[in-house]
Amino acid sequence: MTDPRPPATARPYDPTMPSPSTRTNRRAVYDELRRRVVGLELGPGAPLSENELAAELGVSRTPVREALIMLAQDGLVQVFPKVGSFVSRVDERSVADAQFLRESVELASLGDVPAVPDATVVAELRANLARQELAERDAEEFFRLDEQFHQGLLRLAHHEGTWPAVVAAKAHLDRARRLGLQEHSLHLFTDQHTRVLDALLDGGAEAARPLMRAHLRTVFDDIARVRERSPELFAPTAGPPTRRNIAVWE
Amino acid sequence: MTDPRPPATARPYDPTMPSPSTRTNRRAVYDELRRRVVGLELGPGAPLSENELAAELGVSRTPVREALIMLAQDGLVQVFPKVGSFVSRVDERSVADAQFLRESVELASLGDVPAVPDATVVAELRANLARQELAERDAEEFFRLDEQFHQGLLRLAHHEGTWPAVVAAKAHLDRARRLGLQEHSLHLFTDQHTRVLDALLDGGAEAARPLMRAHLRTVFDDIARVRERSPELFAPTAGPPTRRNIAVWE
DNA sequence: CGTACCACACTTGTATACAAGTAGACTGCG
DNA sequence: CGCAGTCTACTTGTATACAAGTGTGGTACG
Repeated sequence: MTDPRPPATARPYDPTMPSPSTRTNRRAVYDELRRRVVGLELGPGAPLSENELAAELGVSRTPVREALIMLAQDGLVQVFPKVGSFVSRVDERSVADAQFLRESVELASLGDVPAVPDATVVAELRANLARQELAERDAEEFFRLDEQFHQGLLRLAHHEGTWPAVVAAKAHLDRARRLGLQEHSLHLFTDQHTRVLDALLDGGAEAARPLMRAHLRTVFDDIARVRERSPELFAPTAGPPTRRNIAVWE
Repeated sequence: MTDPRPPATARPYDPTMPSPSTRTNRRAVYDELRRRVVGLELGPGAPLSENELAAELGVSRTPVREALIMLAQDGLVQVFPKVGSFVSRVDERSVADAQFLRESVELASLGDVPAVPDATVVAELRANLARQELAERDAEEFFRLDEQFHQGLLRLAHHEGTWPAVVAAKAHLDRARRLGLQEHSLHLFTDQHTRVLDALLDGGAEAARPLMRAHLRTVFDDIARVRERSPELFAPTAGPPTRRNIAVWE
């Protein structure tokens, strides 16, 4: 039959983790491309040729192709069969949806922070805030710290497991946010972060929630401003972009 | 705007649909396998051989493999390199996280339902409830209607765009829920749905929120009960299952 | 000069061959 | 009988060849 009985041999399962630790080329390509897309090194609408990427990264089409499929599932890449693959444009709907989802989860999470939070995590958050003040010149570093900070807040509520889902959903938000980071002095965000944490530890979720909401809305409003300035990044078009010029002869 | 596609399978998410619906083998395999996994036709821990699936579905390994990669990104499949691919087990953490995310989004969404909701959507919800009462014997049909109902509530708040994210995140929850659907008479759920909608339209979000929370918690508690009864489905996470017996000679 | 058409280069989709690794099954030895 | 070592069938990862389709640019024609 199609469902044979497992062997009678009792198996004391080996704690050596096979899957998460093995680094395949597919994974490496996925990480690299995702880094480029989220970091805007590859802007919205940029063409992604499987052959070009394979040649550049020194692998065959297979891992590149599979990485693109993964990115497409994340919503970061659009694949048009027989036409081409392109970095997704940031459309207003996706950004608003991501914003709503993030706001819902993070605000609800505040309500589940215990009265006496984990001192270790609180210390990490404090240290993070200190580094945020030092990183006001380095947007990349600040962006990383910002992610860690919000993830730490989820951890305080023991809801860190939802972080990956939030990250995946807010992929479009991240890109737009990165565009908007230059709008404000980064100090404003550090300030907002500090106030949220202080309010949370002092007055609980009720005190922190409006501050957090205002903080998240600041980010969202930034995106609207960016959209007015650079509308080409926010896809109004349904179809794929026009094909780039063919390769030159040498 | 009615959906012309047959409602046979509620497609979770399709970021690549702006152009004419190109139906690739990869997509067909993905839909079929997802249907089997979510419908528990392929139970948690079941082995998935790329070669076997390719032979059964009449395609080569490539589309099967790519579909498995997509399912792995959804968290429905685990791929252990050089060992095998298996249907993910339902672990307690994932279920709790999915529950929290779903609860956060759906409860927050209630607050954004306008004072005068879209009459068309309300009518659809009413019709859906009527069909729920008729489908008390058919768990499959009821499950489909249940999804449509919750999606409709999100649509009332103009947050339907978050539904795909919720669906993806609660994949584990769905499977566990399907196991637990036999716990209660389905009439209980229909009743809860009706009360939520009535309260929402009558007393607004404040009235509906506690009812919705109670409803979602009912589902969650069911899962805990199923876990006690069938712990083998809620796996010990780490290692891959033992390899099944090799193919028999004929 | 405008337009219709056609060929070509490039794209992704699919099939297939080979590579690397795992773990159960088997055999030989003590 | 027990155990260790090897064998072997199976797994997924990667590379590559071919198939099918699309849009652009050049070309011939009206």
